[in-house]
Amino acid sequence: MSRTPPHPTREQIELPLVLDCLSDPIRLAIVYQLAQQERVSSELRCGDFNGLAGKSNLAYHFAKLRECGLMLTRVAGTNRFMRLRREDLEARFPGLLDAVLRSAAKDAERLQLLATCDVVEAE
Amino acid sequence: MSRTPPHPTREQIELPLVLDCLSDPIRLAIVYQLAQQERVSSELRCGDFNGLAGKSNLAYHFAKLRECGLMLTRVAGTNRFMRLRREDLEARFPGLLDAVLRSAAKDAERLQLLATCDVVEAE
DNA sequence: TCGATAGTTCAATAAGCGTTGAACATAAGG
DNA sequence: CCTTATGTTCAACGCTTATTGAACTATCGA
Repeated sequence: MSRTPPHPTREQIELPLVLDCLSDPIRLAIVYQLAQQERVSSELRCGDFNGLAGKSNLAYHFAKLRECGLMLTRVAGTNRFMRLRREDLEARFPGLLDAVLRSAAKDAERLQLLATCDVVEAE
Repeated sequence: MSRTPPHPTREQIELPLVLDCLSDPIRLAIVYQLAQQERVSSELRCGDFNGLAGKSNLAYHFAKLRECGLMLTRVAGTNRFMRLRREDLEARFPGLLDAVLRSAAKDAERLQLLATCDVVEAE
């Protein structure tokens, strides 16, 4: 549990995998909250998402988001901090992430993006 | 087989469903070719996509694309013509479809978007 | 050293997805 | 009318996915 888990390189990021990752409501909520938090600290701990699902289920979704190249995981003690790979995504798919985030923001209520959110209140 | 199949209204179009639809390589290729064709006729027949998969498999993907609101099916004799719901998508999720299409265009080869395509040659 | 905390990994389950071929429905053309 | 072409529907299959709880690992603090 000590080392940084594997991430794809920028060039290895694939469009279908990214879109599939973003199509899951829980993962979309994670990405959305990471984007919200960027204005403050740019990083969030796993535990900050406990309202979205159980721990092991979250670990599953975190792995998917990491493996498809959407986010980066940094290990620090017993905590793991994660942030969006904005630059890499912008380089590979210009404008895509922002378009998805704006679309999600428009439907924030419908998508329950802020439900049981321990995070955004800190903003 | 005679009547126009059901389509969601503009407001019923949901972001996760759209992203999930676009995450499938075959459906992404269909959408991409529809977008290419827009410069010419804006519509394509089902049969124009026969290079992408078998007929019944295509019918399955067409239904998904229609039900999620990405495209519109018009019945004309034994043919069915389909086109992208550009205006509706732009109203619901501004910039999203274009961002996906530009991203797909960048990876056209990697995604085999033009392989066995009966269509784009007509352009 | 001992316990508490943070998060992952594993096995099991249930549900959904993509693919296929056969059967079917509809319309056009001779 | 009969045949052909276009496309859908159905049942079946194998595969992937999301979810859960239990077991496990690693780190921090007392």
